[in-house]
Amino acid sequence: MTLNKINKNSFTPPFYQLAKILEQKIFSGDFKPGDPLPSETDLGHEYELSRTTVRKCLNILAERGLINAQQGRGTFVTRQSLDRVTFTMEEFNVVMENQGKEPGYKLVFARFIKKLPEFLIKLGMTTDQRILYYCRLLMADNEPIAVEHKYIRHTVGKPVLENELQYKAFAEVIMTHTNNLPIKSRMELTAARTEEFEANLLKVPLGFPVLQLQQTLYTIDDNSPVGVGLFYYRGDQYSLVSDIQPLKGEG
Amino acid sequence: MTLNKINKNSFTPPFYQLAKILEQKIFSGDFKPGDPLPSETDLGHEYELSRTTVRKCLNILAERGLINAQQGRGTFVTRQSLDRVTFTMEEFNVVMENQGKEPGYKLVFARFIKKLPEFLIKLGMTTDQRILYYCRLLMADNEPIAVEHKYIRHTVGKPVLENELQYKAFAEVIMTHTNNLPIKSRMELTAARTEEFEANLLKVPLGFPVLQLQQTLYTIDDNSPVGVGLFYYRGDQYSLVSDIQPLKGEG
DNA sequence: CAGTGGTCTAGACCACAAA
DNA sequence: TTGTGGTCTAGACCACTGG
Repeated sequence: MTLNKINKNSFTPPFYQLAKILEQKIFSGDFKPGDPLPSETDLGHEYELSRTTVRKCLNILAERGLINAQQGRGTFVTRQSLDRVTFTMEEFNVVMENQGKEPGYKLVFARFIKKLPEFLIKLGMTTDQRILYYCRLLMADNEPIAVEHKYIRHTVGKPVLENELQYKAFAEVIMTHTNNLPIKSRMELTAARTEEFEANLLKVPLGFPVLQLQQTLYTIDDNSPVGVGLFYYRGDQYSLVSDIQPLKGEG
Repeated sequence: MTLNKINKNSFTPPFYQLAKILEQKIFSGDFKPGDPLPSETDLGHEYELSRTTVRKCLNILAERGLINAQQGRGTFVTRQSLDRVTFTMEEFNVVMENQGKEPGYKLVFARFIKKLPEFLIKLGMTTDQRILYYCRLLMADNEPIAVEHKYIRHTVGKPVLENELQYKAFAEVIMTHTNNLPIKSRMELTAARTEEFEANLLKVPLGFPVLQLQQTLYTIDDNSPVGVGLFYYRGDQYSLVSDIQPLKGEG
């Protein structure tokens, strides 16, 4: 029996209204974890919507992890879990903008190196080309937030401009100096503590907790990375946040 | 002019084929950052697909951050950025399964408390009800990985079972003891270091770097959390990984 | 086999942006 | 006013699951 009906004259589109109705039925226990939802065709009949619209709505719920569709079997309510979470790390200037702070960039040094640090060799980086190594400090309202170490296989003879290294995104710098747009990326986030070098730049004691982010960039058909970044974020100044909430709007 | 055509007899569906074609044109520079894509109607004509199918394909590229659609204006290639990244934290048992390790759970203690730690008060937790506080140790192949502290507003007079606290997901435990299914969640991830208590349980030195995850769970229409979790993961054993790759398959 | 979700079509109306 | 993306429809065929 349908208690909630779709208002086709509402500003909120039908597929969204239905998503909220179904979400509500899941939260309230009308549909319990493991239960199958009515078939897409049945839902279409029940709420007087086309199957296409029903599917769009189900996609939303599936993306949010509330339901899970299985071809040939049906669509089932997912076992409740708020322990699964996704964090999004925006670019630094976006984060600063959101926090209303003034981003600052300081190039600490830039040099070519021949001998690679151990962790770069493990990542498959080779020294058949010169390696450009530079280090940057990120600040928020002049407070140091993060130290970045970046390594690039420098295959093009272009001059290295301080300004460029200071302000440009990593992928752009790589593009400039290798003529290759990196299209594969691997990021690994973990916890570490400051060595002396980072501690000084970040103005924190030795051994201070930091988020350590390692970025490895590849071009297609290439097992050797074109660029590697190693970033340290002050644990007391930088964190990742994720919110899970019911669908918004008048229901 | 169309060089790539859609093979409607292929096992890979047309919308996916088109997604790969467009992705490739973006990577190769045929479509540059800022450029508008052809309109959905035009793409449909060009590749002999319905607009619905074109849209499904564009949705994929939009989700992956390659393009961005603006109503009334067009669809534009996004400025290239591999610095934006999302990390997914799965439930502990899922992570263990993926790593082929045996998850272990040990209940360290469970007790009712009256005096709340400062950080819980800041989160809006109140003591109008009894607070159930328990601590759990997570292990992988008997190696300690994480320490969890969990606080629940215990509104129902149900008995507290050790087994339940040891194995059940946080949301389930809350469900049992408050009769409320938490549906809002806030997670915050940052870096910290071990205090004495955590160091002993994790078998690491004092001040060892750890990922600190704070989880706050709410029911609807409730500004006071029903449950708060504070988790510490060994930085040397636990990390978050994210991969960004081109679309797969023969294309 | 019947029922399910996955994909596709051709056409329609709307909201919005820009000229 | 024109062209764009956003939404919706009614119908079709397919692949998969399970009896």
